[in-house]
Amino acid sequence: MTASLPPAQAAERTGLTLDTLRYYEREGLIGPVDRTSGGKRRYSDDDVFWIGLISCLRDAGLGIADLRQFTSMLREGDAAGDRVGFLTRHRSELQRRAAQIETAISVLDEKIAYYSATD
Amino acid sequence: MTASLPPAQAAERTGLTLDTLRYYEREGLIGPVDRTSGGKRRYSDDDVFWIGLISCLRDAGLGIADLRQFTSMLREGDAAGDRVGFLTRHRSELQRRAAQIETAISVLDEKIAYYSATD
DNA sequence: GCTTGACCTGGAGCGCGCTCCAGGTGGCAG
DNA sequence: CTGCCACCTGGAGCGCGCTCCAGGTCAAGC
Repeated sequence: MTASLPPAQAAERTGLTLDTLRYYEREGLIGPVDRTSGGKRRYSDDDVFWIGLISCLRDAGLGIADLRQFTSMLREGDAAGDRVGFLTRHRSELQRRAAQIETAISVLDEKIAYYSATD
Repeated sequence: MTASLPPAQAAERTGLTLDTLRYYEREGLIGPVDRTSGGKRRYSDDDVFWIGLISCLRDAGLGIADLRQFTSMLREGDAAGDRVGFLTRHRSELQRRAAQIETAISVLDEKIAYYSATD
């Protein structure tokens, strides 16, 4: 039962809006989605899964251009450049950000401790 | 020797540009900076320290409006609203983000493992 | 006094990532 | 056939966070 969803349902499952789905497709983050004979999109399970990945990476702060590259590198199954290098670079970028957030959390913790005592 | 830095040095120490420093001041993330009789800014040690905090929270992804509120709440020494609540809310927001980044990192790790094996 | 360079202001411009809109088509229910 | 609603397209608009610019002032060095 490999489903094939109309746009509204794809939007619901992925948590993105119709506009965002179309935008991502235009920008090449999502491979061209199949169409019915009438020209309407039908999202395959694979599409939905891929959108999940993209959306997860997007939430982590990767930019559209990065994700386009991610998509094209992982989709062109072959002579793609240094995929592992590419992925590894982004991994460390994300770690850097996680560390920044940790620092910020400890700043907040300090303030919280201060005001918890005095308020 | 409490220093009082001209803009260029404040920029250098904080890692922000002159434009950004002025922008933050206009937006109220930084209290009004002292001026010389001639109208030029002089950043105090306190200013620089505060800018460090702001910049750290900014790097973690907090928005300008949040930081303005942060500034005004922590500066108005008194009848400020629920400071601890405010700080705690932002703390959990940051934790949510850190978690999203962790998720994304594990997605990347999976891909890295896959392509490390096949490339 | 003159030059020079750091600084000032207000406001325009920009890149990103959507988001919205107008005007039109597909296809099912009645 | 007629509504109607989901969907289509291309393009404009928007909020955010800067960034850049024009035109002017201050003050140190010559």
